[in-house]
Amino acid sequence: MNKNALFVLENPNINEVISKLDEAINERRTIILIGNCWVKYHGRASSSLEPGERIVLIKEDGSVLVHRSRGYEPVNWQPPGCVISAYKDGDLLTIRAIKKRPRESIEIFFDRIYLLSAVRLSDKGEFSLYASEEDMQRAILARPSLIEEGFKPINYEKRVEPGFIDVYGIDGSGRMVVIEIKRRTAGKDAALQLAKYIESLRGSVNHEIRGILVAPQISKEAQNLLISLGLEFKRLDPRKCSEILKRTETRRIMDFL
Amino acid sequence: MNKNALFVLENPNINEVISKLDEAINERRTIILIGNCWVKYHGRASSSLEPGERIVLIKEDGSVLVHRSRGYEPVNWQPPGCVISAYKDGDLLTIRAIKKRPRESIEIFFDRIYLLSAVRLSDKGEFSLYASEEDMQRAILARPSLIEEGFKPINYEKRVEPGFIDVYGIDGSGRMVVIEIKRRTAGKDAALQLAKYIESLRGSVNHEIRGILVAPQISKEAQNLLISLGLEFKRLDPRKCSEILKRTETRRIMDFL
DNA sequence: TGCTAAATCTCGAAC
DNA sequence: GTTCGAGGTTTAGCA
Repeated sequence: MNKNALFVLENPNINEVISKLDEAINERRTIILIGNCWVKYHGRASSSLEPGERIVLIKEDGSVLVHRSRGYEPVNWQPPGCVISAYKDGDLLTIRAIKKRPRESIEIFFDRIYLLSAVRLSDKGEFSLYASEEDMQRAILARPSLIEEGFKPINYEKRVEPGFIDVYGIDGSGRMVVIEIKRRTAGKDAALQLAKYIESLRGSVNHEIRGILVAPQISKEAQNLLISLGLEFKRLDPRKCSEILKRTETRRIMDFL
Repeated sequence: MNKNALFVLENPNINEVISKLDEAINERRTIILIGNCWVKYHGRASSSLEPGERIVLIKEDGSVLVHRSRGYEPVNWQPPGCVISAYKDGDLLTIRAIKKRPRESIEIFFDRIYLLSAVRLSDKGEFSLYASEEDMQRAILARPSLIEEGFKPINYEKRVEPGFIDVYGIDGSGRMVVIEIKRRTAGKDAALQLAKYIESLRGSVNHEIRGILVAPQISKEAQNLLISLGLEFKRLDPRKCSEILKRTETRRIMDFL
């Protein structure tokens, strides 16, 4: 980080804040504000937040987050792509973030500011996620026996009318198999989703179709629903899939060398 | 805010950070860290984030957020209820947040710290959301003619097998009416949801049942689906509902006085 | 652009 | 505790 990349003002007066905040917004820096504020939002819904001490984050891309002292979620926010403006209104600092499409606006009013900080963050680090549903799909394609011996995948992410089939193929007896993957406990929605795909396929395919719901677990209700729909469940752990992929990739690298 | 409620350290050395961070964690303050860090996460999934400059928030309730310079969502996080610890490991600051049930952990490694701030936020302000789906439901119950003249609600949030019916009642001709509310453009899922409820009721009710999908808009596909299912659509603006509720409440207060 | 489904979804309520 | 559905969901992928 360069020198001058971080700027901090403790217990500033409002004029200092306005001047520095304006500069930071124009330079598209990431801004942190701590102070006593209240918030109004209008857009997809409307909301109002009474006064209290909070942390406000304004990011380079024009997103805004108002965080309370508890909870994962911001109490108010604005998605990326906003036009941000800050101005003085009497003794108040007002911050406005406006977005079109959908049209929505947030207004934050500060009567006391304890901290203003602006910083230019340099961040090229890559983020990788493992053991996702996509990993499960790739593991099944790489090792179809995870479903059952004799299973042969034909295609994946196939478009049918209600949506996309995760994986489909044929079993050892030549019957068509449709697979729906969930990376967590499968609920009724998952069973219904699978049923919809099969229902849609029965219109165009003349053969018998098996439907298999693949997940680490299944809820009791979903289990019953699955049985009554004539569908099957196959337990599969996402972490196991992740490991299989790692081994598969290692083997490919070793084959290559 | 009391004096001493805000603590700020600019470009601190790691020993200062450790000492103050530990204190702030023990006192359950809200903590902001800016610096160069990398992150590992294991739990419901796994992830790794390469080094870069980010903002880390640690809240009173033991939630942790790692924010990059862009985007609404934190790149890594930990939900409320974590045990937080911070310690020195060579020249690195390591922060660990561990949660049981589900078991998950996040580790953040800092090699440079530009800012450490700890604050005790006093925040009793109430948050109110308007023009929500709940508002639409309450408005329909308060003024059933929003659906059509002669409509009489009987119950709401009624449990039937597939889920909860938003509102049901009878129309001017005594026919049963089932209402599904959406606060935004209704898609195919909404139409199917309504169909499921009616299907389920046909098993136990012997009368004719009308199904009405209530929303500010409907997608073309959902419109076609609705027609083919013999169901109806009624346009209703959530903002109008919100205003009706405001007026109804005002009248109630005036009646009371 | 619009739609479809996943997400370390989060959050809250009901059973 | 589990399950289920809503959310200003957000985000990514694809027609």
